[in-house]
Amino acid sequence: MPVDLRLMRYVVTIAEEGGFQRAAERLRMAQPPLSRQIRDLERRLGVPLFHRRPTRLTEAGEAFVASARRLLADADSMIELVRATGQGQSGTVRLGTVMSAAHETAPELLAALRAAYPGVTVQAREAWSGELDAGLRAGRFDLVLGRMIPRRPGLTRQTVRREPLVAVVGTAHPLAGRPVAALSDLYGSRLRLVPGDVAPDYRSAILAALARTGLEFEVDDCEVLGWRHLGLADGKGFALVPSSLGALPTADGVTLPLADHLPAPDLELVWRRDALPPAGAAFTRVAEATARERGWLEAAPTGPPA
Amino acid sequence: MPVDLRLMRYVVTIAEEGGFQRAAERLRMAQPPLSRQIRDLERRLGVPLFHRRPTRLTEAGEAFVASARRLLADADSMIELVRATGQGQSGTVRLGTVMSAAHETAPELLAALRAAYPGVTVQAREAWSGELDAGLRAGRFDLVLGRMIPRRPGLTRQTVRREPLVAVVGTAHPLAGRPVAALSDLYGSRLRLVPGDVAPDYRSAILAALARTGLEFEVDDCEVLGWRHLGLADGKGFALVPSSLGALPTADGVTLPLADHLPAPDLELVWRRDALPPAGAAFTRVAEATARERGWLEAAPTGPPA
DNA sequence: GACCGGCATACCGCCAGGGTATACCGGGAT
DNA sequence: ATCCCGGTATACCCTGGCGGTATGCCGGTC
Repeated sequence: MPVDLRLMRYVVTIAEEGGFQRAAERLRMAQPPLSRQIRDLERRLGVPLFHRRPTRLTEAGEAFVASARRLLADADSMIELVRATGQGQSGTVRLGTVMSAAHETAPELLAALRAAYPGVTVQAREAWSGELDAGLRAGRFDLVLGRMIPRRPGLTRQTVRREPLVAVVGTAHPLAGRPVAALSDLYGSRLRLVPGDVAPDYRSAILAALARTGLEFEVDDCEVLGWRHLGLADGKGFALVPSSLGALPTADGVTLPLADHLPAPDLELVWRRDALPPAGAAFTRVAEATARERGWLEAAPTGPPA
Repeated sequence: MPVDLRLMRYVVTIAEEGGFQRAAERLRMAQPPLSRQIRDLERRLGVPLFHRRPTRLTEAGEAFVASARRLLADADSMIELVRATGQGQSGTVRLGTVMSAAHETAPELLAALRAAYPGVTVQAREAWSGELDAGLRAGRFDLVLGRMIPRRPGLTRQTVRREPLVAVVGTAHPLAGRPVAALSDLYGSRLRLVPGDVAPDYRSAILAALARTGLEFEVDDCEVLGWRHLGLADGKGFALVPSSLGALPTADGVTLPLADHLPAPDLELVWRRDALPPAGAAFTRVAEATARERGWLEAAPTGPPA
């Protein structure tokens, strides 16, 4: 039963060379062992593969060679595929992305990955922080791009982007025309913030940063159907978002760079150290290179362009 | 490079059993060599296939197993196909058939072959004797069904059907209504016969048989666009054909069994002893069985049904 | 019939692959 | 923490299969 690939190579080579001697030369071996292998193979199959003198394939031999050629080619391409998969040049990454990165940062990373590793496919899903964390632990995500993902044992993280917060106000807001604002200018407006059950750590980080400025704001929870739906139409509230998100044009909001250099929580890639597929490792490498190229790791100035 | 089927079986089994120990049991071997084989394989590939403790496939391992399953299945079905081909249960026969057998005998043989060896395909071609002989020598036919094929060294033959000659006359012939005729009744009619350059041995065999009866007939060559086109419409000629062919209904001819038991040349299967594909051998076995079942080998009586 | 090209047979040596014994590692229970 | 235990890795040995060399055998050719 065990007809291994070596024997298939033998038969195919004999067929191609039209004789045992020339085949043996091409196979870098002597002719007698080759003859013996074929004889034993024919015995095991119960079927002659070659006519001898002159050496010609039997009909069964033709069938053998045809199948063997396919098998050998398949075996070769298989080890190529396995190698590529193992080195992250092929395969799949399931990526979870926080909303504030889904519009600018994640697409740039994916484009860079596509350029460097065309064989890798990414299944990206947008989710709020709690689901990112849970999905990571449950194995639904290989890799997560988020802010303030809880630190747990077994999780590895890599900072991808460090950026300041900017303010967003409705077009009806008194400050809507300004090129830049200080936090103190916003005093009296209500701060619209993501609810605590969605991203508790993120929320408390923002509040802590504000507390350090010495200013106190009243806070409204906003519906979190994406960062752009902040309920600012009444002109009385404002939101604080990472600058890359604030840079996106919006229908009902105006972005105000902050004179106070208030850092947003770092955008990080997080993964389970013991469950990162090779393509995921490739992703982290690409992310690191991209972050460096774009200067995402030095906090950018908040002010308006000079 | 040499990743043989044995290693593939190992990896697949470990994946299926979920561990090295159980896999080793199913493979009827000890666990340590299995571990070593996998380790060496992983080294050669440069890629780990399993996470250990607990034993789980890596992404590369998944790719390996998927490909390996296909390859193993293909290898199995391949040896089945080769065996079947070698034993004549599969494959192709190129059959050359003389016209006088193409209408009744050959179809029956093909039906029997189809029943016994459904995997065999037959490429049947109708041809006159000279082309049958030449095609056999040139390797265009594996097997030939004909009459009076020249005996040559290296050719093997097997009689398939032995039958009497019957007369065919035009509907306008004086004997057209008779249930049976003697050769002496036909005296004065012209014998229409296949030309000598088409089937010389067949022609001379007929003439010799007639000579033995003591009667002499005048002979016309007929156009040999098949046996039914004998040019009998004028009511003056007659032809002699094997009874199985005479039994076919025809528009312009009437069959007359002969009271004289005149044997037609035997219908034989002929092949080159050194170039009979396995499926051809199967054909000869089927032909022998069929001939025996139908009683084709005892010369049938010539007279009308009692 | 003598020669020659090419496959088969006989016999030998080596190493890959499998066996046994045992160490190691991680997880769970006490 | 410690011990135990299931499960894998390591170390070492041994055998059988595979390839090597020498030579026989067969068929085709002159």
